[in-house]
Amino acid sequence: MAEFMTGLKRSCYCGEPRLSDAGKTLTLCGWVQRQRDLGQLIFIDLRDRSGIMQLAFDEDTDREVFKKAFSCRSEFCLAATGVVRERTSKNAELPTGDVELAVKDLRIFSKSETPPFAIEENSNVTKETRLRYRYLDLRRPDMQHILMARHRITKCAHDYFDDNGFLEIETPDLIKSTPEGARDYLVPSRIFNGKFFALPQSPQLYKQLLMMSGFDRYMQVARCFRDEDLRADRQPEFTQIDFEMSFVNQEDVMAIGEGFIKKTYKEVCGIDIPTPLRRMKWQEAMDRFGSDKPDLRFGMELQDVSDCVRNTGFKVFSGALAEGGSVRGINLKGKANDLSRKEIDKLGDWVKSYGAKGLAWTRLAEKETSSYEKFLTPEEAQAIRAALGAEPGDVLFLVASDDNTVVYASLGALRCELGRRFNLIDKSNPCLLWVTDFPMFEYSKEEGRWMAMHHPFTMPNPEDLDKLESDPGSVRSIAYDMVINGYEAGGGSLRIHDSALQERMLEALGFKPEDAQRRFGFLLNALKYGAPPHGGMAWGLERLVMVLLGIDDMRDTVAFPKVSSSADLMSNAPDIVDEKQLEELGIGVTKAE
RNA sequence: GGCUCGGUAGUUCAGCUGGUUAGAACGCUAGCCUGUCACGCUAGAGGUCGACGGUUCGAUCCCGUUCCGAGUCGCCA
Repeated sequence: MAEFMTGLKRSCYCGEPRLSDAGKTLTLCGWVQRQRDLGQLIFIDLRDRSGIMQLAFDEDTDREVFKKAFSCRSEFCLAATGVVRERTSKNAELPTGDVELAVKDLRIFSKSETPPFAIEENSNVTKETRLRYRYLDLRRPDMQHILMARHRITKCAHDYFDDNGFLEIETPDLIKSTPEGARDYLVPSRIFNGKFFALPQSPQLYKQLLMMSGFDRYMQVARCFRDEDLRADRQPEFTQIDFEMSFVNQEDVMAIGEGFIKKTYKEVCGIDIPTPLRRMKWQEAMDRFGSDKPDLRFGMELQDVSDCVRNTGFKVFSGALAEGGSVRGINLKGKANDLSRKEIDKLGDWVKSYGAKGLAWTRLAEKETSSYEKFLTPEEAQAIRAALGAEPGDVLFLVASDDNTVVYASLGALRCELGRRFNLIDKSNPCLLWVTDFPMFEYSKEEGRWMAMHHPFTMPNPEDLDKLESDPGSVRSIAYDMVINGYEAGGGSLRIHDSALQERMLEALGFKPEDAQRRFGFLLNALKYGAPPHGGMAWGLERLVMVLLGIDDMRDTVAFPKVSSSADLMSNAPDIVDEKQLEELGIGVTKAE
């Protein structure tokens, strides 16, 4: 029979009592971490989100209460009223370890079935089982700490932006689908059968409209949705800390962004982040690290060795160069004896997933071996070694491709993989930087046209405006990403505030004027009524939690996350719905599984 | 959509070359125990080997299909 709170009032959290509280009568509420029955003496560790307090039942305990304590099992939900007393044998592991509660009265609110896994830090259990019983998983102290830290971060955001004159304004979640970029989650309309809302991928257009409405400093902790495949660092629904401001240049936005991250690191991690943050142009990041989100906590930079083999007879290299590509390499210093031929071959297969045709290598062990030097002249081979600063004991890796994006992607990924594998990453200090001067466009082979790298509302660099139509590939944008430890933690841009330029941009992206009007007409029209120069940025909240706490699985930063198929294992969503619901929506399912 | 890995007790896993009564640890149940705190001791219960089909005298094991999970490439303005 369940018992109730009637007449009871919780005195404090379980983790709070100290020796100075000895003699006080307290009522504590929580869950049974563990019951230890010693015969005529029973201990119960009572847990809540603050910690653990030991309850003691002995010869002085009322017999009925003692019997109740005897019946308690893991995860029973209890209230215990009693007197704080000093322990006869203390536990230095617990903050409350000097005291225990000599229980006078015990209420069992709810019994518990045996939980499928132990509710404790580092519980030995698979992610799948944890997610099926997420409500139990969230009782574990490490999960509780993460969600508390997540709260600290959003609290920092609200405080910081409020202090700087920003207003939080909510933008709608049911919006018009704008299928440029990620796939939208669609929501069918009941009133307009056959028509659909979309869930926002970001509040982008609405926050720009708010700028045009004169709310010159806006922020929002915004829910966003993208119907794309998941990764360990990607969820289909997520939260952005989003802001936008008017009458600003790039530096103004970055200064606000730096202020937020500085405050957050200080309050959540106690770490001082020096500002202004380091800046690096996109091209430099690609050339040196093969990534637009470089992890600067270790070296092993890329080197362009194209010039060493400019006139080579080795077709793999000459072919790549002839087509406008490059040959680049990295040097894994001093690990020649730690990497077997077999492992090198596996890395060769691995880079193929990034589009590389193969991985050329030289291992400078006692006996030097190389996959490519035999095809080069001694001068060419030596020039490559010199360019990579090769010394005995090093391993050199080269990738050649007619497509530079393949060279960057495969070597950039290889650099990070080797950095992880050989523990080259200095985890003692976070490494933050801005990556700036992104290209405005990137060419999509799949679509056969130029696509906006950031989004179609990003301000092109005024210096490159004349190349918008003639040479889109060389147009830079006023866009910037905040990169932390190799993660794209946040990003933003100045936006186009001129309707003519916006229309020109959409045309450059291949939108016919009538298509542009149909999709983005409300924005294009708003731009005609006195739009201020504006810009902003947004952080992925989950990414921030990951980098601030050093978590490698984004699901651990979310209370109720989705698995890689986008399903919720706990609630079994998505699920089929009633015929009647579909009928109202005018929807027929043609391909059910 | 592609590739790779995994699914065996409540949980985490082992299970060799196809023949075993399918095991271990923790957990669970019962009994004993007055200072434990991962309490201890004794005894016990617990399995559709993800599902379906095939090969075979015989399948947890081999093959096929499928479901679920993990990582990753594509994708993610």
